[in-house]
Amino acid sequence: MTKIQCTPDNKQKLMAIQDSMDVLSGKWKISIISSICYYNERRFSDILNDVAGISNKMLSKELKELEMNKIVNRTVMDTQPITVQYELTDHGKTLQTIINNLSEWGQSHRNEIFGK
Amino acid sequence: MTKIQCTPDNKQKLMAIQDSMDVLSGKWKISIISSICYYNERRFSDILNDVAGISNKMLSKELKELEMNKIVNRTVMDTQPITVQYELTDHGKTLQTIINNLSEWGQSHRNEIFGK
DNA sequence: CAGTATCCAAAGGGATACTG
DNA sequence: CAGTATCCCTTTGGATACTG
Repeated sequence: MTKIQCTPDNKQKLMAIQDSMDVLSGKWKISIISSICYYNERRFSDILNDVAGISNKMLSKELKELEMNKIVNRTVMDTQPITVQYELTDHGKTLQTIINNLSEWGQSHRNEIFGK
Repeated sequence: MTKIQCTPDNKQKLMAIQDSMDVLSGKWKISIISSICYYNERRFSDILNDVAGISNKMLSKELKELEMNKIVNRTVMDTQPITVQYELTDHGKTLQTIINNLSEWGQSHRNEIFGK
């Protein structure tokens, strides 16, 4: 069997991994990001519908954190009543690779656990 | 600006992403996986030292979950007193790509938030 | 519409002590 | 050494109601 490649600077990498997980590991974060990504821009109430089971309180809190981390942009639209658009920042869009990898791994994991 | 690539089957992908996150998003999971990966095989008390701040209760619980998900193998060594070796399964090793991506993204994220 | 505020039950998780 | 068991405080997050 091939020995897994583990370079000596893994401990520094570990910190970076934790930084990523701090941003992404919330219960709904990835779902919210994917919802916005899917529609390119998305309103609060629409995300509320996209993400099954989330409450407005949670969505509000998670969006705030994503905004602080510069993953999403929040834009108040001048409508009556007001609506709010969310979209991914350029930085947020760099998550695409990870999202795709997580998606692929999730499928192979499902096969591994439940048999193919 | 380039329009982000979002294929119509994103909703199915979303489920797979959630499957991944269910396995990986625990507070210490990635750190534990990385610790075992770094040393190729690792004993309970060593991981306890590697992962700063974790308690034996949490480590025990997280390792059990990782074992259930076939990410790690647990081997009781015939020593006195007994020791227990943990190592990544072949399936666990397929997480390498994601771990590397998370590490890279975490660094670029740090630059994004705190300036480079 | 897009949140905020409050209440409260359930889960998370640290500290400590104990066991084979 | 490798856990388990218990105590108990803290955090999480759903339900509901309210505001600009």
